[in-house]
Amino acid sequence: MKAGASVDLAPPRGMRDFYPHQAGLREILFNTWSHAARCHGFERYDACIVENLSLLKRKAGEEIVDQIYAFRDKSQRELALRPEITPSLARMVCAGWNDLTFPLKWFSIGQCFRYERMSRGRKREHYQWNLDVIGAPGPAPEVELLTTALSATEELGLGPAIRVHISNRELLSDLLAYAGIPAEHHAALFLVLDKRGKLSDDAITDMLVDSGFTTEAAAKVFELFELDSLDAVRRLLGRTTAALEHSAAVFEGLTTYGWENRICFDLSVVRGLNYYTGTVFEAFDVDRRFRAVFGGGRYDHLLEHIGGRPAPAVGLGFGDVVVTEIMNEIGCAPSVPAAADTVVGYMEADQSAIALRVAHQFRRLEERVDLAMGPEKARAFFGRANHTGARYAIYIGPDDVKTGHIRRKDLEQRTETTISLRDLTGDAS
RNA sequence: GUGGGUGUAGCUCAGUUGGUUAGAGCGACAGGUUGUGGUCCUGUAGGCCGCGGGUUCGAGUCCCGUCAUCCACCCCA
Repeated sequence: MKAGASVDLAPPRGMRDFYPHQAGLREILFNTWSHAARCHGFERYDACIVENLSLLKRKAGEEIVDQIYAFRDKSQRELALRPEITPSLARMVCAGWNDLTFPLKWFSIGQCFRYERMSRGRKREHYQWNLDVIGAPGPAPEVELLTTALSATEELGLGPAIRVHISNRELLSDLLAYAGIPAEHHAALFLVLDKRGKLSDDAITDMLVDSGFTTEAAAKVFELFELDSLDAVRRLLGRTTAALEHSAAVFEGLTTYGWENRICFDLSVVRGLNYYTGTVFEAFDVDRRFRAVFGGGRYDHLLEHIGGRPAPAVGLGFGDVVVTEIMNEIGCAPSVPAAADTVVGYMEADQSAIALRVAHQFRRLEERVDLAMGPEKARAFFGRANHTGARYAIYIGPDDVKTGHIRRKDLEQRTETTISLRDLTGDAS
């Protein structure tokens, strides 16, 4: 940088630029998401990125509310960059209720923002694939959502590296009730239990005791986490419950789809958002070296909370940051295609018009063609053509114009094909 | 938020107890017979040594501050 006020060339903290290669990777990821969603019968929707702050504010206790990028516009309206899209979706569904036929299966890919401390896998902005089924009770929505997301991870080459940990908040409530803990304490307990594995069990016991639980009750809570299967839960309870049957049906459906090696029962999954009601799930790399790849759950009361009619709903969010990190880490990142199939260049300015017409013809044949911006020496042209990664190169000199034939070179196989200019452009000149 | 590491060319990094004019590899660009590419050879460009202060005759090097970044905690998506 020369004279003048120096500008910080880095993007703002937590924000990302995408150079062509990175943008290309992102495009492949987005296409994979879209493809998986459409294959499973989801319709695309989109919502505004700037949202009313009041819609996003919920009860305190959720970190997400403290991390909203909020601001006032010039009329003092309180607005925010959306931290997630689910509230906007709920708003759209409530507003459009009479025009919609249920159940809805909708997806979107949108940028979301959160002001927070950064670490690996966490930026202040990311793109998130959202899948939601609204208006369907029962286990089927969970099964469809998860099979859609799993097929996307499979498509990305991540299949065996990912496992979905599935739990159910209602089932956890059943177990806490069995342990003698009154229902009014369950919501607070979820937050504490979510820390298991991050804090020592002793520390969690202290937290529970501080909250008014007896040491015996805390010990009983820990016993619950020894449960590693739905059968173990059933044996402990000595009976079945609605939540237990629901979860069993989710596992059965996913097994029918053939995902039995990609899923596991894990009571420690609770999720940070407090609008989740029943099923909750998070997908992790099997070595647990990264943050969750995707997560979600059932939120049966969100719509009525924002003033709509009650409707059962299940949602899933799948961000671009962690999945990209894992793909880069295990080396299965898809290769970004070259910008062009064919590079067209020419030796002298006299051949520029011919080169332009040749490029035009190939483009009309649906080829992606990069035309030189000026004359180049042969060496420079082929060096550049090779560098672009294009498969074919057409280099036009005065002799080609004279003979009326151009040569199309296959850069990979080092072979040449001769093409008549007349055949190509219908014009011998 | 706590602790630690790292900031030198576009990238990866050297740089001696403080001592002339700041180094390499890769990449970029230009040449190596004015019509043929990845190798090879030569050359060129590219640096406020993160920023600010201090110590010193002298600081990339030592001290303080600050910012950025990474890691581990904390927390969570």
